[in-house]
Amino acid sequence: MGEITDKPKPRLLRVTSFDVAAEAGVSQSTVSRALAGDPVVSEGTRARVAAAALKLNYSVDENAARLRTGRTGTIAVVVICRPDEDRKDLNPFTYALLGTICAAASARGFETLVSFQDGPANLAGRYEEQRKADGLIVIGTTQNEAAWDYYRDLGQSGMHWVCWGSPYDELEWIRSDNHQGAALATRHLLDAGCQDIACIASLDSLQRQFKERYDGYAETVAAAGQQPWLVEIADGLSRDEQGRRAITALIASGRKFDAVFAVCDELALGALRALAEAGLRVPHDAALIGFDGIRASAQAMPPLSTIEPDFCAAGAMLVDKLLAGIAGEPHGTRRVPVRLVARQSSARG
Amino acid sequence: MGEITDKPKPRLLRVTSFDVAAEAGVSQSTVSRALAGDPVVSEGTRARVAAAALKLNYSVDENAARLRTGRTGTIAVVVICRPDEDRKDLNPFTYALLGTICAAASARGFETLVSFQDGPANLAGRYEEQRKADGLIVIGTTQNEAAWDYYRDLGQSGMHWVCWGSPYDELEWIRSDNHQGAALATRHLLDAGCQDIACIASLDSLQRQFKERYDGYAETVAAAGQQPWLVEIADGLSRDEQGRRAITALIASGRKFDAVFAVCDELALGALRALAEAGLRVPHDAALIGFDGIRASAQAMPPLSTIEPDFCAAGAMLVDKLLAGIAGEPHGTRRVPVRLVARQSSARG
DNA sequence: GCGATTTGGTGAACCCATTTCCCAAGCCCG
DNA sequence: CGGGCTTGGGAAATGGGTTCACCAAATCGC
Repeated sequence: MGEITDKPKPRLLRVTSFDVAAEAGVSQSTVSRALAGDPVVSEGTRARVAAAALKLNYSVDENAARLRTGRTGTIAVVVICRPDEDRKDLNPFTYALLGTICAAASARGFETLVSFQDGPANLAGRYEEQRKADGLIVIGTTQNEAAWDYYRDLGQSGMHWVCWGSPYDELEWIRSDNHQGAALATRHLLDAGCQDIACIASLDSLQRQFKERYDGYAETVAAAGQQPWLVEIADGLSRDEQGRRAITALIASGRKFDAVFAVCDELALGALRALAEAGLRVPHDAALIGFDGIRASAQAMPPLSTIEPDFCAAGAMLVDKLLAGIAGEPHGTRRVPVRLVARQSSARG
Repeated sequence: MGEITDKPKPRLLRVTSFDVAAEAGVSQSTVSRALAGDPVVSEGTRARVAAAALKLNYSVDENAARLRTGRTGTIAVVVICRPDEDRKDLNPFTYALLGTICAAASARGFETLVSFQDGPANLAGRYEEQRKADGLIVIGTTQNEAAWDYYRDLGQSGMHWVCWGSPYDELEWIRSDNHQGAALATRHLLDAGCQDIACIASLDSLQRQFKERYDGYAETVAAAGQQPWLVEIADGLSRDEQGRRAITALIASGRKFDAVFAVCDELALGALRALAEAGLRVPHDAALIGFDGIRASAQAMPPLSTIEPDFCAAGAMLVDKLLAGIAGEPHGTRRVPVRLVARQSSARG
């Protein structure tokens, strides 16, 4: 129990820029500038510093840099999901988007801080994300009007942010080229000889994306001399279940149909099962096409035709728009290009 | 041009703990301790500080705190995916796990820094994540032996990390209770009266999870007096395609079967389609069950029975194990409980 | 009642890269 | 050859919270 508790300098702590400076025979500030690529340092000095840094296995302490500069090199990605929604069970579209956002951010040298939130209210608690991240990307759907109003204020707070889809034009949003995609899908069905195309959708103004897809569909069938036929989805169910019920309602209506355009893949997957259970063969008795290009669409039986947005472009556009906003530059691109993926579910004679 | 250039403090910068201290009439260090919950500060002082902080809309600057303490309050989650793999199109199981990890971390007051990487090699570049995050959770599969060797070294570097699944026992891993789950699935099929149960799997030692599932299956059928029947999957294809080919091979073998246990859901989904295309009705001609509980399994036609790990528990266990490791405490739990989800694909008789 | 502890809190060092501000030396040119 | 510029690099301030060492007042023990 010697009182002589030798404090043997327990920390063989970090190697700092001072160590590198000593090794390279320059001042510490020169190390910083050399590593930052400041053109003021000569090539020779830069090489010496780089060699010293390598030798000492030095890397800048992110935290010190963040403190000094106020920049974090980090983007916060907030996925909005309902409180009752299992984090495991989100719409695969959301996850796919998340993946490409992270990839795009990484490609631009940014880290991504991902969090799942009930709604924007909790964002207030993380307000300090201004210091945790340089900006915010919000994805996932919020069907709550008050929530969207909150978002409107968010921009005022000086925080930079971009969202996926939005009912309000004045926000910084990106979304699929829904009109074009819906037109592609509808024309595809028309080209396959379909005469009576129903559309499973919602006209809820908060579901702007669905509305746009319905409009694209409606215009295209109208141009072909057919009547648009909307089968509106119920509220508050899973997409899958909404799709099933829509088909049930469709069949119950007694009106004859030979094709269905569902405005998202998960609706379509539900529809697919309901059709099968009703004894209708897809595509023989009814062609079917969805929208979103989720992975499961390819694995359905029969494989589901769909309109697939360019996910990589979507992630890149969100990140670029955010970064442009932070840099104070304009960035006009808002529409993610889409393409038709024709599979068996719409392959008619 | 008076030389008395009053420095009007042009920056209305951040409100710092000094401001709060002034407002509350205490020292700056007291503010820090009061907000940190240090028991040495009296209740009255704490209240005054809290009131002042609220009034000034103060929140601690994360970056300064990180620099000082060396702690980041952040967990890095690294998703390993093949270089050619589209970030959009990862196995849904991986995404589900990612979601619950983030949720669990958030519940424990940690942020999650998510990144997608080709393999551990790139982790070296982010070595400094020691300063960007307090620890690392690695998910996603790496079928490369060299990669796993690399992981073995990772722990030596003093970085704390935990992974999902692992071929090596000495690493800090968590995985599903594969043996138990496979036994559940197999018994379920046996209970449904199946006599000839094939198992689509891989015995590759790097795919430890699959091996464990196969073993659970094999023991259970053997105990029931039946011969295990392995249909090994090919290399280098998508799970979906592997499942399809396995069914093709199974049928080509000419041997009669009335049930199939696929060791993961995506294999099962491929199998399901191949069975349908071969004119076999599920479950009438052959029952089918998968493993993993991915969302798409519920949406298949017919809905796919599966063994579902407790995803929330999985996320929580990974986070807790990591945190325990950081704190230097032992943490023995490694197996995520699973449950049988019986759906139509195995509903016989 | 006087030293020994607690209680409540202060001061200042520390974490470490970045970024002015500033000084030399080198170069050009009249 | 001396003033004006450019180039290379050093010294020190900066950012803001955490924590160790210390101290004063208050409470306690006998």
